[in-house]
Amino acid sequence: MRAEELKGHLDAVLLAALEDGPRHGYAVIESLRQNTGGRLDLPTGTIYPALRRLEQAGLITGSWSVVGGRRRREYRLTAAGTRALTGKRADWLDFSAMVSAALEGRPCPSPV
Amino acid sequence: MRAEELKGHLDAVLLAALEDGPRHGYAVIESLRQNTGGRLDLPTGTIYPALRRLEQAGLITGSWSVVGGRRRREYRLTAAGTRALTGKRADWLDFSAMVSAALEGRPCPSPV
DNA sequence: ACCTGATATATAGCATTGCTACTTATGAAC
DNA sequence: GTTCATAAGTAGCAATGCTATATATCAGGT
Repeated sequence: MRAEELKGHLDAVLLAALEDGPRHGYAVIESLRQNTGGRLDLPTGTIYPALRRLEQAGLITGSWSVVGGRRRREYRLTAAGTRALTGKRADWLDFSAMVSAALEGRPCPSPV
Repeated sequence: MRAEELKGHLDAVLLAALEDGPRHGYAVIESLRQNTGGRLDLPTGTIYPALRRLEQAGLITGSWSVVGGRRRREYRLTAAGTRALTGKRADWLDFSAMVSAALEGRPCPSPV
């Protein structure tokens, strides 16, 4: 995948990955890789800073734990994060319809 | 629309806007605004530098003309631009399927 | 003992990219 | 003569994801 394509949509993807339940960064990477047949294989240098950003924004909360001798930081959605995810999902539908329309040269269906 | 959402997809949208025939920057803005019911209203500070980038990349060629006393720079797709557009359309389909899958928490359909 | 690979997190610095704000200029309308 | 639509441009900014690198633990093989 081209690098810049994900820009502006990573947060939504990460929030969605945490929707089923709390996960730590490494598990998020694995989960995304699995669900996309290996096509979305995000580097750690992308994931960890992004999760920190989301935490600082109050959309997720993290807590340390140790499993099998290795420390983990497990993140879960906050109420604000759940709301943000709902909004971002709507944004995505709107946005993707718009780009699809633009690429196909037909007028864009108005939202809702 | 959130500002960062378009990142990485503007080029494809612009190339597509030039597919029907040559257009100048201002007309591209108008055209996109019309086709999206006003939702994609790109500022000139976005369009003009982007068209220059595409020209420098050899995907479009521009030529000056004067219409009604006002100078225009009219752009048309090159052969490379047409090829690039085909590729970018495929990229978009792949990418949007992936993000949609990620946001809906279901596994991603493999491409083709 | 040693090495490799998977697990797990982190950061500095970079490159790209679209936007804001501003400038310049013409023609039409009032 | 002022305002608005048309038309193009630039400087500088902010955001964001990536590369490269570092640290550390544990399992498995030799």
